[in-house]
Amino acid sequence: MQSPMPTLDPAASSGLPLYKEVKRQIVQALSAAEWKPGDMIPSEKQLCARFGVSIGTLRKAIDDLVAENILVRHQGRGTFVAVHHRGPRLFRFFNLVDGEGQRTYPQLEITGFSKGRADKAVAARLGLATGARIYRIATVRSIEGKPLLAEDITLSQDLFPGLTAEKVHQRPSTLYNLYQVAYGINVVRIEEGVQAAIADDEYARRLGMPPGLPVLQVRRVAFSYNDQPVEYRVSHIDTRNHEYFRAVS
Amino acid sequence: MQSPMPTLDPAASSGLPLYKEVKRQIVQALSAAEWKPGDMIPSEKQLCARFGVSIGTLRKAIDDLVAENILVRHQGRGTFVAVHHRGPRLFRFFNLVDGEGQRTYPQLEITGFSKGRADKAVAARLGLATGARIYRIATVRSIEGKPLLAEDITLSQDLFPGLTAEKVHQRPSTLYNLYQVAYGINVVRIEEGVQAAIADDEYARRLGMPPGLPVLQVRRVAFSYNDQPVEYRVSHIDTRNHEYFRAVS
DNA sequence: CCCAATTTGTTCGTATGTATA
DNA sequence: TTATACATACGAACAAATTGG
Repeated sequence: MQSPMPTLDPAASSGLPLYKEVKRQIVQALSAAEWKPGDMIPSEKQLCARFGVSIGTLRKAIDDLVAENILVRHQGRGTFVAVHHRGPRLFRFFNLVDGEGQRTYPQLEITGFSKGRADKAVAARLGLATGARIYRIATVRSIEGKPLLAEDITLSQDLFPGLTAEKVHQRPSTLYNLYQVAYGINVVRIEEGVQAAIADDEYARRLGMPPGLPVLQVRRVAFSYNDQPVEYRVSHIDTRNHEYFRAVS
Repeated sequence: MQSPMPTLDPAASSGLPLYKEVKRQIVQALSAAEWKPGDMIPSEKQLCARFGVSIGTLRKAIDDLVAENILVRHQGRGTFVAVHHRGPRLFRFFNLVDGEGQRTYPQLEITGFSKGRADKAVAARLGLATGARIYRIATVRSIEGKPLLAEDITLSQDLFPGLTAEKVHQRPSTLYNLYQVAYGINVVRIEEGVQAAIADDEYARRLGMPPGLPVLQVRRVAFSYNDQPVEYRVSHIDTRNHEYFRAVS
């Protein structure tokens, strides 16, 4: 159970400041699933011993990871790997707000699953070679039975080997949760571009709205640790009764 | 030039941790325009003396304010008040689809200025009473001569006394810069809701596009220090050649 | 061009307080 | 109550970047 790694060598290691090297090694441990989302990581004292650094240096590394929403600290309890997409956090990346500013939580329905190959645009977004094997998943999210959002998701078959329509349908929780528990892939960050579009016949059908109405078109890339892209998702959103929200500082 | 204030009293002041009390006082000094955006604030040593705290406590306070994008530190130079929304920063989240092109800032044209009273919705967004006196400013932003974005801005007359069409037209820099230099109001944070809409005749005209095409409709509230709302802005954006961008972690 | 002063960045720790189990 | 864990506050010593003489 104990790591044989004794201490870090500040000079030889990488030229990075010690605390950044500690950060790097913690993120590496997270990538290797040594600790999973929700787990408590070792105490500061133990980590100091493991990395051979002072408490101040370790705390600086942890501070950064907390600021990046990768770890969470609780006084008196310990430090934990951040859990994304649970409960109200489910829509941390998808803040739909109704007219009264209340946050709402759509239901997810899987409407399609197939295998294929990445075209040039998708490959670029996911960091794959053109023609790489991919999955395509189509979904519809609804609120109170009313379709609101149609998604077309692309995943690399290499990153998610053996994924099937059954697994997607029978997932116990969210898709991101499936990525985590079945493949150890944690989504910690996204980037999106937003445009306005007209609902064509297909999206109008999927969204249960008349064709020709305006919809939001969101292209999203989801990233895991170390900025690795893991999912590409194009969403079409009916914003007649909800709006997309964000805060920026 | 010297502040007569000697030290903080950790017990008597507020029950807050010392470093948060230091933060509060720094933000207060910023609100009072003791230091303006772009200014260098006193060195750590001087601030330690001013607040009567240790270097570690002061640095923790500064760390927080840097993380909140309120201050910026430069090794060897000093610590500075962050400058928001200057040049391309205003469009930090507005990417050109065809690549960089960051060199062509959107040009701002003022197309309307009037006085009026806040309706219920606007009053709520700006924290005003319904019927409070307000200004309305209409603008169009263009890139390379092509209109891209039409804005309708609402400001409180109380917050911006004596604002005139002349001052708005003859501003030396951006609108946010005008808020800062003429009224000491610094925009440090925004919240936005995004919806899709159809360009009606008015917006089609202002955007130089055929009516009936989809546009993004963005409702933005801009905040100063201490979460005070200072501006409400509704934008209509032609996204045929550009997309709205954001990153979330 | 180099040097010295200034300023922040990094690393090291100690002592004490607060929250939790 | 006790032990553990993180939070706060203190400060020393040296490194790195910048500026001005």
